Amino acid sequence: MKMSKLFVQTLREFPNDAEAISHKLLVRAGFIKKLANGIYTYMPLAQRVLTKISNIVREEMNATGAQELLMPFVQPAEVWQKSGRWQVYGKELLRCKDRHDNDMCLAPTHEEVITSVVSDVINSYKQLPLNVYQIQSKFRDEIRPRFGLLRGREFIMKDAYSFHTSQEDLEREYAVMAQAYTNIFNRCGLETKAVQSDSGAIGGSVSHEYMVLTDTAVGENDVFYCDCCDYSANSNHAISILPVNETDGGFEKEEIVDTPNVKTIEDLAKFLNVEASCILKAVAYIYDSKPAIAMIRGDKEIEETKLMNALNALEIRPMEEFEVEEFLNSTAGFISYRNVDKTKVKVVFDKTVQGMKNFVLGANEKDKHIVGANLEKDIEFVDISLVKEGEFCPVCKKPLKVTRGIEVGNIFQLGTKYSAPMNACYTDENGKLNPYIMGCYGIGVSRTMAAAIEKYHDDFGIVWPVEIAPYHVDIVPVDVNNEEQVKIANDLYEKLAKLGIEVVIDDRSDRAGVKFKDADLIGFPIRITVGKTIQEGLVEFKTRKDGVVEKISPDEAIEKCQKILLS
RNA sequence: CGGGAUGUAGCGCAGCUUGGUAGCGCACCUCGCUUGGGACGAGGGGGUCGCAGGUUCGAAUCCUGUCAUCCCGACCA
Repeated sequence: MKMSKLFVQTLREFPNDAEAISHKLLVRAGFIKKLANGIYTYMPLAQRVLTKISNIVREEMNATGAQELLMPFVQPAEVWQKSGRWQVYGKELLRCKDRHDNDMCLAPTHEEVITSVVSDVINSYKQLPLNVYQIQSKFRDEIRPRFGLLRGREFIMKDAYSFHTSQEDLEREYAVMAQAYTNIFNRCGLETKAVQSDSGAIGGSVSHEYMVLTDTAVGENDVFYCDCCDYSANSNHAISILPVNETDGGFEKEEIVDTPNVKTIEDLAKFLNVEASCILKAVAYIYDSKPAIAMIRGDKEIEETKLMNALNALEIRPMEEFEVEEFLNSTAGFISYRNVDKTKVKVVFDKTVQGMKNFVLGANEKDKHIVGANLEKDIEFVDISLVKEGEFCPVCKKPLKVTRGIEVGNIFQLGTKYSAPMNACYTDENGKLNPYIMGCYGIGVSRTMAAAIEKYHDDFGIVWPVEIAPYHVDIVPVDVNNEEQVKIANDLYEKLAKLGIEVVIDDRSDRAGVKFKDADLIGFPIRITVGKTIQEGLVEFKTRKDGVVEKISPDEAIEKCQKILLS
């Protein structure tokens, strides 16, 4: 490819509206162009990267026996009503109507369609198991798209769906997919960690997320992990062993005390001279338009995804102050679970509350708390607390660490979550109908591209891993008016191209500096400069990754390219 | 959903306070010169100033509304 013909525009400055480095570099190096918030055109350079990632995905998926297909992007409401998700999927599902006024939507995921298709085709246990996948655009109308391709509204995803006759067979396939995912990301040059996670809107029981761990902090997930064993989990799913804290307030009898203007746990602990862990904290929420109170030990915080699951809710938010008065007849800062009508207000107790004695509790009245309170019998405890760094690994009891992660893939064991409501069944050996046992497996292809940049860049631009670089080699003739330089450069270009190496020749009449800056910005793994030293029969060979420069003959340069690109 | 900021040429910005011919840098086109880390000179093309109302003889500028974008927050009592 001639640089002068490449459909790309690099910018001298970073765009003003980008925050994440991958977003800044993708725009500045001319890989993407924004059309609307969270919606981008993939320019030819980006498309080449996406194609390479997709091909790696295809090879590894095909190697497991999975088959590629392609499903509709615009879907009728009907299938979503069948699974029940038309009602429960929030505003992320972009809905619209066709000319006949039928409800339609843009696909955010494809469980419904694939379940429907498979149930038409697969009737017998003899045809199972089955794993099918596609690589395609998805649309999710995110509440806050940001970070360029890391959280766009339209994005490219590989989604696979497997169908089984037993949980054991699903687990076997799950392990196969886990290995395939590790292979895929390794081949993309990305080290990932498979962490336990909540299964979110997709549903199901067991799930893992593949995280690229990064220090650049645009990862939107907190990952807790243990150095001593392989335990790791998303914060929405992590559990821990707490350090031994005092949970006995030491008060001899239960009584109401004045706590004027003491609203926070910290102030209250100081005021009453007790540990925060001896205070029973009440946090009021609205879930699906109904009130709830989450009770948790004073030194711990609520993990809202866990709470959402405990409430079996679709969405939750903390109560406004006026709602505390309205629903709980109480005052923010002094809420007690004891005074609410439990037929109207759902009360959830966190596991950390278990074992608390003689604790401090809101008195449901402004400026008053109860001290020396104790729990009633028959209380059910659920884990709704957020793990903190330094708490201990649930497996090996060593301190947990936390880091940020970019989720590039996930795998779920769905079970019959979709097949049962959609009545998607096969006939077993005994002639009996059973719903398929399902799994699903996603990879964010466009996000993987962005994650690679987050991981591999420097002050000058992108540093692509060879496997997913848009091109391998950039040949720069320094002076395009110098016949010898141009001849050698063209010759190199032809020879490299003939060897199947993906090569760009920067034939633009710009000064060398311009070409070097663009080469670094775009991130070609190898740059071959043909300049003055050609009089001595030498070209300059430079690798983007380590910046090492060598002066070698054109033939040696060709050999070196082969060596680097094949290894 | 709440708060803050910003919308002026493909990109980055000035002009707005104090209303009066819409500017600068980069990019683009022509010519010259230059060619190892984003040169230089001369000339040139490109903008309904986000959109809609209003005030005014006159609005990028003042007022109202609206839309969009970015950032922060979304109550842990």
